Amino acid sequence: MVEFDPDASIEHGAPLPPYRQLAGILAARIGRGDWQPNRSIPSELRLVQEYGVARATVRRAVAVLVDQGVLFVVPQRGTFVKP
Amino acid sequence: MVEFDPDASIEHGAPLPPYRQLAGILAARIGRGDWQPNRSIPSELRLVQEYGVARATVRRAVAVLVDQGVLFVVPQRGTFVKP
DNA sequence: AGGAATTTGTGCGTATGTATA
DNA sequence: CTATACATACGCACAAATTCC
Repeated sequence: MVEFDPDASIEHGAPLPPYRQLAGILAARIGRGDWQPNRSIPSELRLVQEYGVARATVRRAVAVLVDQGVLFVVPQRGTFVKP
Repeated sequence: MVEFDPDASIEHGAPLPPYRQLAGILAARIGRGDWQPNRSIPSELRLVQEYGVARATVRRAVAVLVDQGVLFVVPQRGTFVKP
């Protein structure tokens, strides 16, 4: 397990690819309480703007957290923090 | 011309590279009628999953068939079987 | 009622870096 | 050195459903 700084930014060229960095950062922010259970995290577009990555990268990071049971997605509504 | 089994899977390390195997398999499936003229074949991502190869490999195989006049691509819409 | 905005789903186009035969 | 393959990333466009005004 790698510790992530919830305030970190994405570093291109780092050993860990951006999508994994973002997944770690988002997980850290959830752990810190930035977004409460059953509440939505920012939209993909917002995360694209905030972290300066492509939408595909955001979606990949989200997919990782969905796979880990941290988030769940509701089409056309948003991505939420699992209770 | 080499005959291909439409139900074959990709074999790494075979004399023919994966992208050529896939091109042959897809051509065989088209010939068998899996996909009708003017209908789209599965997306690149689906083929990636189905055949266990990289997207670049799928794109190469498709490029071969486009070059042969078997398929045509409509940007942002899909890849279709030529009438 | 209705149309614009929002948000996720899905396609292809393209480029870069790494690894291997 | 070249061809092949894979992983990753960014961009752009359109669809479908929901939400907002």
